[in-house]
Amino acid sequence: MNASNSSPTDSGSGPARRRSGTTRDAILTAARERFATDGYERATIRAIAKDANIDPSMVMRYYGNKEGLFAAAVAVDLKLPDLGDLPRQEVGRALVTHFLAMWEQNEVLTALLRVGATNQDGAERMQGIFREEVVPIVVRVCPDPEQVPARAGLCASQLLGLALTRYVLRFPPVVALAREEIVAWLAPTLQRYLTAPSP
Amino acid sequence: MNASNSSPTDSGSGPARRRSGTTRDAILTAARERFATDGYERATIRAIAKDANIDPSMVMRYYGNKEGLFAAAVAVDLKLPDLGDLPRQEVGRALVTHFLAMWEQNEVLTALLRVGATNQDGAERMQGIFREEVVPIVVRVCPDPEQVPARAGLCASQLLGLALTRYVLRFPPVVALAREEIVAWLAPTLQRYLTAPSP
DNA sequence: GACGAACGTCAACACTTGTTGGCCTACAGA
DNA sequence: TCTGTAGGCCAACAAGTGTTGACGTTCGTC
Repeated sequence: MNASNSSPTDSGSGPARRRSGTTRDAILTAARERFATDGYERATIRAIAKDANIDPSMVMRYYGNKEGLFAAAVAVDLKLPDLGDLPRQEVGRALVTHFLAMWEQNEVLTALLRVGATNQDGAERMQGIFREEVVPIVVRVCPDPEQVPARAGLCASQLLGLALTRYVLRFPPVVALAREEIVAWLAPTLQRYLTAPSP
Repeated sequence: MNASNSSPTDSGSGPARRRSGTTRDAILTAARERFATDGYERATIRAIAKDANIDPSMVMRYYGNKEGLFAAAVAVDLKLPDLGDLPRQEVGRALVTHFLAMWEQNEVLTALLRVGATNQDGAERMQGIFREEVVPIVVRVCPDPEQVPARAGLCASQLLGLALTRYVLRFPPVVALAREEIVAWLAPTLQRYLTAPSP
């Protein structure tokens, strides 16, 4: 179905089109918000459409179906910066800092985590991000390739655990922590997972 | 399976009831399984009833409504043992060990985490467990009452992050870790969150 | 044996969901 | 000017949801 193509890349160029990208972006923004707060199932297309002030059928025309909408809403790469030139002992701190900035920048990652908890596709997407963003960093710091997956997994467990308790479950003490406090506490943990000799 | 009359499980009043607890327990078991794998919304009462080989209306009769069923399915206290008599330096290790045993014992906690990610009630229940099980342990180890919530929150972030990546998102490297490896890696982290001077 | 209560089933209700097709409107190019 | 195309809305569909009530069936107790 669909394959209606329309314009593939009209998000930025729209030479003489009608005013279209506006509502497309409105839909995406509303979708991200709903997915982030409600998860996949409870974020209904009707609610998203109402938030974007358009008809539910427009969502279908633009994004095919709900899965397509979700895929478009979370299609974003977090672009971790190149940490290759940092001293090895500072990678842990840089990782936490950037991770926090990413999560507080927009709601895409919260949506992704919330959906990943109940949706297989979401979980696999999360795995993909982990593999393409976290693992490469670990590779640079850890000389033994055999230990890379485990160390990366440990880092992910602490980072995602923080995101879970702070942005999803909203444990008050974790929400109350200042960003610098989080960095101060978590940086040594990650540094150890990255570079300490395997216990 | 007659169980004769000695089943004290039927929650209270009827001393000489009919054989009822059987299906009640079957429903609860099926519900835990479904909630753990599908989350709250996608775990339908019809599917749970089919798993338990009974009619959906029985679920309603026994547990009132879906919320009641969920509450009953996750109504379990994890009974962390008394760690008060342990040396302070070993509390971290004991915490991780027991946490792992709890999660692998049954699916209640996985269900709770999965639901908590998208359901407000589930999230609050998770907070309750955290407050009643984790915080008391931290209180015994940390002398400064003002630091207790933050330290407990940090512990929860690492522990729940491990559960998330291992039992919910199922990151392959984290799933592959042996239990002793997890203990070896996480125990120092928790120990530091518990007793190290605040950074 | 008779009675009543608990166990269990069936069919249906009211509602929400994702999804679809038809219709109207506005603008660009001829 | 006319026309085609895209933007947009409306009403409706089929499927699935939680939930309810009526009806039959079994068993303990009198």
